Amino acid sequence: MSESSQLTDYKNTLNLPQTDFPMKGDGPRREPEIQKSWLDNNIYQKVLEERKKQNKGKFLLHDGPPYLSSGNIHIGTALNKILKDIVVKYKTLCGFYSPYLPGFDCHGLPIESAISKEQKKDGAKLLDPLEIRKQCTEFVMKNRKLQEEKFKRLGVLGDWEHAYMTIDPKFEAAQLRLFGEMVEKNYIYRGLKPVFWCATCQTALAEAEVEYVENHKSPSIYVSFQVTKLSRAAKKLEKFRDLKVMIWTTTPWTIPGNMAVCLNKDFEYVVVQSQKFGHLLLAKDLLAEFNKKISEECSVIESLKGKDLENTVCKHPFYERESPIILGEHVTLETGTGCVHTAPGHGLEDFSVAQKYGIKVISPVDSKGLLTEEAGENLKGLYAHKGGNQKVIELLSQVGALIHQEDYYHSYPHCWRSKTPIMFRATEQWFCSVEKFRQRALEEIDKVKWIPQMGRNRIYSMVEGRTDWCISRQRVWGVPIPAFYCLKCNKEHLNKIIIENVAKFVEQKGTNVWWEKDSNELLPPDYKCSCGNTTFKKETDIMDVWFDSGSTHYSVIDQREELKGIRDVMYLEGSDQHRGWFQSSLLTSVAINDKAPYKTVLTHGFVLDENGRKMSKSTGNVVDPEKVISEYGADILRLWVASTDYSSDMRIGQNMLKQLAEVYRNIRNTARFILSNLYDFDESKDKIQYEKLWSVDKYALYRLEKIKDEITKAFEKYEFYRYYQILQNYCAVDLSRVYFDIVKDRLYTGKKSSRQAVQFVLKEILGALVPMLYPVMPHLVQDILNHFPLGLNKNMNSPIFLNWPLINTDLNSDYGFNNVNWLRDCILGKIEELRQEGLVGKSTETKVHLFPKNEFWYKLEKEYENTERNELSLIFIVSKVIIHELNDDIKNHTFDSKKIMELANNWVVVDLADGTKCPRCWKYSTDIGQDLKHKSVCVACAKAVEGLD
RNA sequence: GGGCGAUUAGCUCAGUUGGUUAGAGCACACGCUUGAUAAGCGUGGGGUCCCGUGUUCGAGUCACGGAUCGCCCA
Repeated sequence: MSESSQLTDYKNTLNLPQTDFPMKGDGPRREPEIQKSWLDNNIYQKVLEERKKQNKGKFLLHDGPPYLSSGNIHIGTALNKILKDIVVKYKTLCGFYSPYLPGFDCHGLPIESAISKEQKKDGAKLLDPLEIRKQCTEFVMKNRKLQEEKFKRLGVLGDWEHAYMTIDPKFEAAQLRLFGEMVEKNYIYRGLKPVFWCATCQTALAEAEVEYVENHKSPSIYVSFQVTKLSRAAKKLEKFRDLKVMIWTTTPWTIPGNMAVCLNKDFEYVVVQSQKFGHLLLAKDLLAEFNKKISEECSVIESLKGKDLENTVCKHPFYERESPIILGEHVTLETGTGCVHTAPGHGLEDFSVAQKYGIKVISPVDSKGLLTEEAGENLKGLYAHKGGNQKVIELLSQVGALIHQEDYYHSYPHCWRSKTPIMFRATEQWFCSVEKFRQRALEEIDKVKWIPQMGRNRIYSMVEGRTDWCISRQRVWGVPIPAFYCLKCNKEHLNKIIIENVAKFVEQKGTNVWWEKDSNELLPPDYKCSCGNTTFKKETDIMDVWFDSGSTHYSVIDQREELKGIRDVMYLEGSDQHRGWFQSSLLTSVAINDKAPYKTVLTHGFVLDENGRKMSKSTGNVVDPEKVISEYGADILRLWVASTDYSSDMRIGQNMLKQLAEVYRNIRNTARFILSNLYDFDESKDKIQYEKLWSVDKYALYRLEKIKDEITKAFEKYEFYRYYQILQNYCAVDLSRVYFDIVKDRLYTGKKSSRQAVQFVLKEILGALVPMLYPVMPHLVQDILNHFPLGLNKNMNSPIFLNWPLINTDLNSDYGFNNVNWLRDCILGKIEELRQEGLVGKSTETKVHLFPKNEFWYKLEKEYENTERNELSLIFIVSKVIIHELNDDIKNHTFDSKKIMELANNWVVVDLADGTKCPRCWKYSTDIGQDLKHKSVCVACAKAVEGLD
């Protein structure tokens, strides 16, 4: 036999890794196949059925419906869905019956606007409501399909087939019934109130539909109001016959709506003498600024508190109308004069303060933003923000009330749709009186678990300070407010019986019936007004979309058999939903059930670009989830979700993705190493007794328990970034760097029992790793399961059978390995020094002398380096370890000083190994040739080849 | 303008009730290995802990002020 063929022969006696499991995930190509197999095998349903049988508890992650204004999803939506899926998968593995029913939000202004825009392009006439609704429906159905496909591509499992849509007739009927409950409890009323109004869209806007534009230019005016009657406390001002109160405003067009002037009771107000304008009254602290404006140094003559001026009366500058001085907390000293022009029809604070004083609300502006007849002949028909402003300024100037005018740049509310400046306008609207159950809502907030905790304060202060909820929208794409008005006496009719009658129709045919049928068909038979009249007209307003989604606890959870009655309900959305869905859901739920709809609310921050900037099309820094998936695969995107702390804002970019791909590969290769070394392992036959494991094996199992425990804790707290850190560290350090490296020799060259001990540990590790990887990287896990060695548990070839690993608390000792491992690191360092000097390449070219100086180290080392196993040399990956007796002093030996170091209570010498390199195990030994049958290999290899144990 | 939050290495994150020279993984550089091989191992460089002031024997940590970024609101 020639030498080279001998070498080849011995290589054949090694147990080298074997697997088909590819090194690369190739997610973009292979994930869709895996997803198809999940669908084909009906995994979602099967797992649920399994969990139902097991009856270990229920957990519901209730999906907040994404809006269907587009068929594309952005990175924030992807993040949200993935987080939800991670939670659901984790809970499922833990044994919970945890259904996930996705939803879609279908109504609302943006969709209707998109349709209207199309119409405008075509130059067609305005469509009738049913035609608009038909087109909206088509638009929504198309987008739902598109979004659904994209969500599925993220690896999100759920009951997509039965996903809820807010345009489902059953949903709409339930929503109406919920509304009916609120009507029944007297929480719904119709009233005149200023609301955000967009003159372009001709509709009231929700607060969420308003955006503030910086540097908006407005005309800023200082206007004087002649005092006509002084309050008693202000009698000392009687001598100033020409006394005028200075107000300041940036919305001249609201002057016709002026009904009062508001002061702060605590501020100090002064009467000053102006050369040009006579005696003026304003807040003392704003005088300096005012002086600058009118280029004069006005002298202070008199001073008094705001509260002394209450009930003083002024005259409206150009109407024969009184404008009393009132007091309000909202008056500040930031800018202006400290005397606030109050038009209750044009501002919420003005409205509420006016209410207290019983001041009438007028609103001389129509739905198109034009001033009405009520504003007078001069102003009638002018567009408030343009001609209205100009004309008002002109009128003020004519009567001598305009003291100063300039351009003013500030942030001003705009309609999020039309981008035009909005106005406050008092109109007849349907409201939900939050006041009536605010206290209960606040109490419920404190019963909910908010993650992160800060969310509690956020929603609490919002609910605490929120005004009544305006439910009316003057649009057609939505659920109608099922009210009727008597055609004779104009009395409004809205009650539970009417609503139930409408709901029955809606349940069958959807809310289109509201527009299809006339009022007599929709009302209960023979319905009569108290005036005796039997003819009615229908309400034309529809409901705020927040009412749609805010009703899902009732219109979805309570209606679906599979969700009904689950108590452990979690809502999980972006932090903007504190004001949106979390709040609208809370309000409707407290209103009808007197309790919060959720037990836990988890919120996440927003996704920014790599530099922490907001993503926007114009900046060109948008990260498209579809592109990420087509380049890296969904598992990488999911790993990104898990890797970053969602409690504040999260960043994403190419650099991060590249690094995540590296980490993914490392995790994947860890699994691959295990799989490849288990190809011949048969769980049913190769039973291993714990006692047969080596110390390093026991240590590995001990570490595994630690990791399981830490990862479980991280999941329980929903701290997925912790999980990511722990997992990454575990794969890179505990496994790849330490255990795998140490154990390779035993796996490849060792005798059977030694190899099997390692295989047993590897199997345990893989068994725990697979479920722990699953919530975040389900495709990787499926890939692993598909390549499971035949000898492993056959039941584990599908995620259905995965269970979250249990923690074995018996394994709680590190067997002194931490000490040994520390020694290992130091020795590896010393070997590196020798390597730098060119003395060695592989560490097996060395041997190690240990001179323990105390009993502890002596015992520990002896225990590891027991004669049978020579475990220490394998741990250090050197050819030999010689442990000297306790009383053996290093001075009795002659070693090159460069090779000596003192570690803890040991002298350690790293020297070149003796003997020659065994061609089979690559370790250096002096016994090569001693085995008569296998003369070219070391004795240990010879035995291994012969299968001796 | 107001409220809430964030800011530690190129990236993602640790950093206990204040206590030596601020850590980990990844990335990077160099080396080793070629029996996890489009992998693996080792070594190394890398920090004004956002800035300022204060409290303290001592501050990444506590207090106050500010900057930048984000969300919500006006």
